[in-house]
Amino acid sequence: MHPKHKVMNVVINKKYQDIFGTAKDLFWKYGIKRVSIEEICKEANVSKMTFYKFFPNKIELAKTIIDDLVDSSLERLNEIIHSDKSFSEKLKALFLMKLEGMNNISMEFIKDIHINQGTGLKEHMDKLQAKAISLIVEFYKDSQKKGYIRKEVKIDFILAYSAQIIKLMEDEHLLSQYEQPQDLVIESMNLLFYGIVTGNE
Amino acid sequence: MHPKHKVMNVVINKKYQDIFGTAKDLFWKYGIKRVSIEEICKEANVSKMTFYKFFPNKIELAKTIIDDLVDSSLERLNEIIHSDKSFSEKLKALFLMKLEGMNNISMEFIKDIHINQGTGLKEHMDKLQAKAISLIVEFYKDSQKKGYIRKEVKIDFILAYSAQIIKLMEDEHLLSQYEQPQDLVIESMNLLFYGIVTGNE
DNA sequence: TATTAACAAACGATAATCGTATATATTTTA
DNA sequence: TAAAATATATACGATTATCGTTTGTTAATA
Repeated sequence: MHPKHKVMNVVINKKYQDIFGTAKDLFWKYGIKRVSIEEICKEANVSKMTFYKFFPNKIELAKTIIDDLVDSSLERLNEIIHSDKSFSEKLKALFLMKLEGMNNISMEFIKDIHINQGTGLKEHMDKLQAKAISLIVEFYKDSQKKGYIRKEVKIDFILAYSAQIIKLMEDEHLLSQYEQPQDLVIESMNLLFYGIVTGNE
Repeated sequence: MHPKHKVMNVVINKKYQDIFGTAKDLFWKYGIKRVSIEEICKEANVSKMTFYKFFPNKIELAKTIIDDLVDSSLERLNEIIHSDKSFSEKLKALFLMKLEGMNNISMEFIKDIHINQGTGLKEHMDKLQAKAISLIVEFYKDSQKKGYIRKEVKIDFILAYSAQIIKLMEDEHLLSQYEQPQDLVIESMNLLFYGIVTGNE
């Protein structure tokens, strides 16, 4: 038996997946601190012993779940950046991804990540977040070099700018002015495009 | 000072409202058992002493909140029944009210009400629920007497029948068959109308 | 001044949760 | 089948959270 089989078993293991899945669901709804290990086990039909076979404690389980969430986000990010789409199409895709990424990690989850200080949870999250940002920065720099973005524009400005626009989406009053939420998305996107792109691609 | 002033003060009191409001929000999201008294106080910017001035414990606070939720439901129910709308319009309004009533008390809240056995929470809820049902039953009986509902139809059947139809709305697969969720609502409503009404009103 | 209301801090009592240990059942493997 | 590995239920002591109360203080009000 290769040791690799052992590793495979841990990841693919049914019980592991049960714990992982139900914990993800519960953390999603209630945050980390409101969910107990015993509750996770009961909900996943798994004994507490089995839990401690896979995870040393609740925080490490949370880290693993966050890893998974962020990993799949990074994967999609890479897919978009290295696709054969045009620049503005990529920009649009990145924009939409960030938009729906708001739902990708629930508010309760986020809150608890910041509350649980001293556990290294926030630092862990920040490290992963940094990867995503550097990926996007590289993409913008490359796009600027290729002439898709005006030379004078600072990359940091684009980041801050698009972050602000994303925040617009949370404005209930503004949202109510549009027949469909997508109309606001389109309007914001147009603003982003005609604001920073040169037109030649 | 009349004793009435005292009573008024308790209900209108700012602190009371703060506790009541934040507790309602928290119970809504997380259910009763996941929320602590101390958390409510902290969130409402109120000392624990003030809490116990108004409520003996968490369960009684929950009961008060449930009372408020159900009271406003009963009020709307009465408004609909005693309005000058036509029978089918009333039926439609009752149907829609029950439908959105699903959101009126959150799942987490409901769950905890049933879990907290021995606290009288469920019994309290059931008693209030019974009022609503008797109101609706009276409305149906009256409507049958007036000839809006066929004589052979049993009232209990109508109740069970409409409950079943409401449950249809929870069927994700069925819901996906319609372009808009409202289309399923309309279809269900038509079925209800042409199934039990006589046509003359 | 006396009274009232609200507060923070601390308290003991109780209950929940954690992480571990043990003994039993089930499944895998030799 | 027998031995070994794995999963489970249960129970345990230790820790932590929560409850409801008590105490002493502050600020506003009558």
